[in-house]
Amino acid sequence: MFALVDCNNFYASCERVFNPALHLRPVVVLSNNDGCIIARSEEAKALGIQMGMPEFKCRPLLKQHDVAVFSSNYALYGDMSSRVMMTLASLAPEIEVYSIDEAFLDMTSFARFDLTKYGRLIRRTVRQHTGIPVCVGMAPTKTLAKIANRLAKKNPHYQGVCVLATAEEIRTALERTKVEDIWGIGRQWSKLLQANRIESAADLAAAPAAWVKKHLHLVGARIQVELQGTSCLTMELVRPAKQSICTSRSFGRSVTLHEELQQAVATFAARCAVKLRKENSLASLLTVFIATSPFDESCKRYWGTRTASLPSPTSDSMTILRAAQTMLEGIFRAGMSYKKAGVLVSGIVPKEARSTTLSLFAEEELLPNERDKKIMQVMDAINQRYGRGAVRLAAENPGSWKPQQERLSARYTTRWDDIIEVKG
DNA sequence: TCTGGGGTCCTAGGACCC
DNA sequence: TCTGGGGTCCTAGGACCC
Repeated sequence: MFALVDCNNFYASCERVFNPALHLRPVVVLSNNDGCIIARSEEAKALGIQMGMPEFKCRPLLKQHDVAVFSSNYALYGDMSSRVMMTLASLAPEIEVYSIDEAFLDMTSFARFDLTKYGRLIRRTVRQHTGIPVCVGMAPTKTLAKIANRLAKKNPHYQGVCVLATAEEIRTALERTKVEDIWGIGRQWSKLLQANRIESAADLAAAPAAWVKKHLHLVGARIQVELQGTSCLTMELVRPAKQSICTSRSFGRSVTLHEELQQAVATFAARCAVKLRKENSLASLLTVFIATSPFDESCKRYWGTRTASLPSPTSDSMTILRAAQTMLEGIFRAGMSYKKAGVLVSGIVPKEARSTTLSLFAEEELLPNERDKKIMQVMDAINQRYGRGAVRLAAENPGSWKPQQERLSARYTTRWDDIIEVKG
């Protein structure tokens, strides 16, 4: 038995925890550049505000209904997430943190208990410890637990907890679920399925396996088996190391100057290096990309990207930054109006494996640059203590390309300064 | 005027090996 | 006109997730 615990309207709920005046008031949270709506409270959903809608397109609606609008505050959401996960970890023998606002719990050993009651206990406890409302779905497979969770969210009579245990309960749940609402079935596959008269989860469960395998491949076949009640997705207790790490941003305004692009790319490259070190990993490939706006019809479109291998796997900020700067020269075109840039590191290996992947030619690797390593350690330690950006490489520059974040709330749980500011 | 960011897995096809 | 069998590795593209 699996439980899926999913926070309700997570980002909007985080804003509410520290701002009681928002109770019952519609709340939305915007994407990184204050561009799109990425989270909505129930009241905001009821107003017809769509997920992913550009903010400027629904500005009149937001104003008319006095919607509380926030820039996304990842310091706050990340910290609130770990509080929720810590609470959940105390309520089940095993937990898989699936995303910032969801976790699977292993309920196998609870089989003899009243699962609905236990689900209510989970809800109450998370609410009491963190202030975040959650819904709980339980079923014999992860895919069915997702469906159970969705039913718990949509139908108030479940009071936030839906358990699918008997064949009968599962059957009716599948009949009430449309294919596009199944975990793992996206837009393209929904279209294909509907065109073939497979409209509900029950239809998909009953479809010929060979047809599913042919059109939806292995992934689809797995979903079908899970819908039929046979578990083939297991609990993943330890998060595997990342295979790629990307840092990219849309700019707060158009960037035309080479120098500003350099600053942005340097900043993203250094961020990637920090993330790599946090993962205890080294990267062997580096990709840099710069892009114009895909929406602006009046400007010439351009998407420049380049990938190169690093001389040897590294997580050194200075090495990665220098390489990224060189690659930028190769893709920069003067006279373009850039709207976005990014740096991606891949070909990732664990730090311990480095000795086995020495390059044949780089002599200096035989005497690793201990000084640079120390510098990175000290920088990470200072930034850990005094906040990101306390010390940085000179080329990293928070220039005028910085994304807009005009409606940022306080980092209530991670920064003393922010709380004092609130008090004042 | 204003449109997010960060990931994964799978498949097919090409280049290459013996 | 005919031209094997069995592999690996890499990349691009397409699908999906939150």
